[in-house]
Amino acid sequence: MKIATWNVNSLKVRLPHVIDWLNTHQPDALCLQETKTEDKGFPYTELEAAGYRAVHNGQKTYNGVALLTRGGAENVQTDIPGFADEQKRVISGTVGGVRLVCAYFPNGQAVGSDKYAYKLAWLAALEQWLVEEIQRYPHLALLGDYNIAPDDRDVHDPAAWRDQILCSTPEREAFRRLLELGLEDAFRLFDQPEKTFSWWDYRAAGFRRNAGLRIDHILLSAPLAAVCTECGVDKAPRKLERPSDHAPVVADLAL
DNA sequence: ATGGCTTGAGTGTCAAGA
Repeated sequence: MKIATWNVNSLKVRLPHVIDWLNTHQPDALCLQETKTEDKGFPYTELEAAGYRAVHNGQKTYNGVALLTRGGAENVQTDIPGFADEQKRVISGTVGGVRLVCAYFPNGQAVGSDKYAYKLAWLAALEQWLVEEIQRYPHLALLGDYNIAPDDRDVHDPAAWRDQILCSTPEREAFRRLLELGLEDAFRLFDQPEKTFSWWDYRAAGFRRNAGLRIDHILLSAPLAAVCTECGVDKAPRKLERPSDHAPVVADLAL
């Protein structure tokens, strides 16, 4: 079973890249973030023509998450239950006995800002919800744009980013607490090339200089981590014309 | 040089991203 996550930064703009990527890699599930569209503008038909059923939790202009699967997802749920939020950041569903949680974590803008406070509150709500969700679904994967670089290894210039947004200690502690729920960072189950990132700034030739961060992740519950055979970042779509600023992260499970 | 690009909104220029 192949699962993947990709922040597409507008599905409308990136649809050709997404369809090409699905055709090439044939994942069992692809989680999308920043679709930036309401459900009524969502390209269900085009994706079905490519062999994928989609469920979407969308809104105008910002955010929006979707779960693409071959045969459709079961028990689909949107948002974090009990957490009042206008922003559409979470969609979950079950595929082949695996509970997939697709999440677009808040960016936080700047440490100490109102958006940062929202990010930390959102992270606390996610953690609280996942405690129960992992009990309910022992085979659980949390995929998405976490907007957290968990370690200095995940940062092109750790000194410049120290205590900055995406790298601050409270954010990294929140990531650590997700691991303490029994989840494992699929990427770190394997030897990886140095300076592997999943996002590069559009500005200042970020991709060319590999000035990036690893902020897109796949966390696996213990039974899934035990059968994970491979995980990595696919940089190829970042090299295309008019790319998303994020690259897909892919994991293979022997299921 | 707290900029640089890209997107959506909407038609001038700004918010937001990370």
